[in-house]
Amino acid sequence: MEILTDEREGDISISENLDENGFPFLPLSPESESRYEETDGSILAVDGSFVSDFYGSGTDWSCLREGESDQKKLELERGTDWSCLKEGESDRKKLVQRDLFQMWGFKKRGGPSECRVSSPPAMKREKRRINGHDSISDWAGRKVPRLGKEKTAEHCVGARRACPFYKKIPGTPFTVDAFCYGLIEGCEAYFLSHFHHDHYGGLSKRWSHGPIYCTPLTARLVKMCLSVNPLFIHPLELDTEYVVEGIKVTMLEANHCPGAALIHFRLGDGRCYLHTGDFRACKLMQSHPILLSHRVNVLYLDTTYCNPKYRFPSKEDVVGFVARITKSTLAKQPKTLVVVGAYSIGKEHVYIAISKALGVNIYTDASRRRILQSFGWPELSGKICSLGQSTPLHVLPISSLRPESLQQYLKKYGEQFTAVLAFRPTGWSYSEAIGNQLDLIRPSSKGNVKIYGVPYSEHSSFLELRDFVQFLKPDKIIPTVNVGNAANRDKMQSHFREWLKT
DNA sequence: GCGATCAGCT
DNA sequence: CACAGCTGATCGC
Repeated sequence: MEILTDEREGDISISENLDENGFPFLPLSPESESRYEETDGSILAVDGSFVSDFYGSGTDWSCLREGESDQKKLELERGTDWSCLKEGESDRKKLVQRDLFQMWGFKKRGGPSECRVSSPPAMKREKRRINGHDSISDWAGRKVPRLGKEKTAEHCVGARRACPFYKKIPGTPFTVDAFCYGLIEGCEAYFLSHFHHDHYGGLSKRWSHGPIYCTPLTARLVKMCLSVNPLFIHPLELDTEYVVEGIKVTMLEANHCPGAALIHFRLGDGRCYLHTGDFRACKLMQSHPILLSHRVNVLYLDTTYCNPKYRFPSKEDVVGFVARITKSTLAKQPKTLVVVGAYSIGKEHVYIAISKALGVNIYTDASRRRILQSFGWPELSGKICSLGQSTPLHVLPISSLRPESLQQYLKKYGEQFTAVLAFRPTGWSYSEAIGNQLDLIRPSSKGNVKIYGVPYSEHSSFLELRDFVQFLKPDKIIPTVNVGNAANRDKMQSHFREWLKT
């Protein structure tokens, strides 16, 4: 209890109940609903809030990892030249006899010597401090942003903060999607779940903090788009068990964007952790051999839509709907330009389906063509073309799916196209009234531009999350999204308890 | 001039 | 709201 009491000293909170590590405070006030007891150094919770579930893990987390002998550091089953890793190895410390709090970067604030700040620009720091008596500072005087939402942490606003606890895998020298915290003490392998900016943020050609593990497709994108030194990148094939730093690791298809993986860790003592990265749970996952043969003890869960109001159709249904609308629109108005909005990667199956339904190619700009070609998907590569005039199906950045921008875009093609039919595929296109009934979706129209928001989600719906969790029956769930708000955390935790009731 | 970071915005 | 970014300003090299 002492450690946690110390943590509350000073004005260091960055959110009502999370410290700057994204770690929940213990409520200590008398009116607090939670109660805690200390038993042989571990903290046990008596009630059922997020914090209590969180601290009261019921597992002895101390003594997480023995000091390593001089045994081979990397024992991947697949042949790779690891010699590059020797460089800078002296920087990497081994994890020896640490408790859970240390493991997760939760340490007593002892002063600058304990702060792993890689020389933040002093002037910037000063500048940010100027405007705000109400601004919140950490012990070093840096203004630390409020963690209103997970996104803030993912985007590493106020970078060089300590890595949040939920990005570290206890009992291993691993982190997941933690590239924007500089060198993380004790981390000997940095896992990347998928190639979206809010997860790879911090990776650049100057990356030198340690080896990066990801799927082969993600590896290609990291090299191609971010120019990361290939010597740091270690692709792991899906559905193949590797041994990394003595831990068994398997990448599973995440049903998110191309290359996205669930990461399964199997420790020497038999404990299993599953980190979902971002994913859309589906029945197929429940037949994966590794999930059937080894029960997951701790689940790091993508809780983006962990709220019963999020009910959206399957991707297949949405794709079918989009194809139907497209066909009927083109039958009535043959000179229609069909536009699909997309971020860097993801949502490919929406335009692949339209391409199939209409029997047309897919046009997009050179930078996206390069990325899509790198997937190595024959059914996609063969359909991509570099001339807008040659096909009525175009893929544009989702940010340009506004009526004015699309009218401008249409003008470029003169008489060839006279109207635009656009689709904005996102989970946020759900509506409580519409729910699963796609036929109720109405487009927004302005002049000759029609835009459909379609609930094509690459994250699990509430019921998909429930089904997945009830299949896994983990001992413990650590949400990784929407954790910046105490009310959200408690709500999610109460869903988890409901789902896992015996 | 280039790349990285950050506030603000959708 | 915020999926997963983008834009523009600023700073260091």
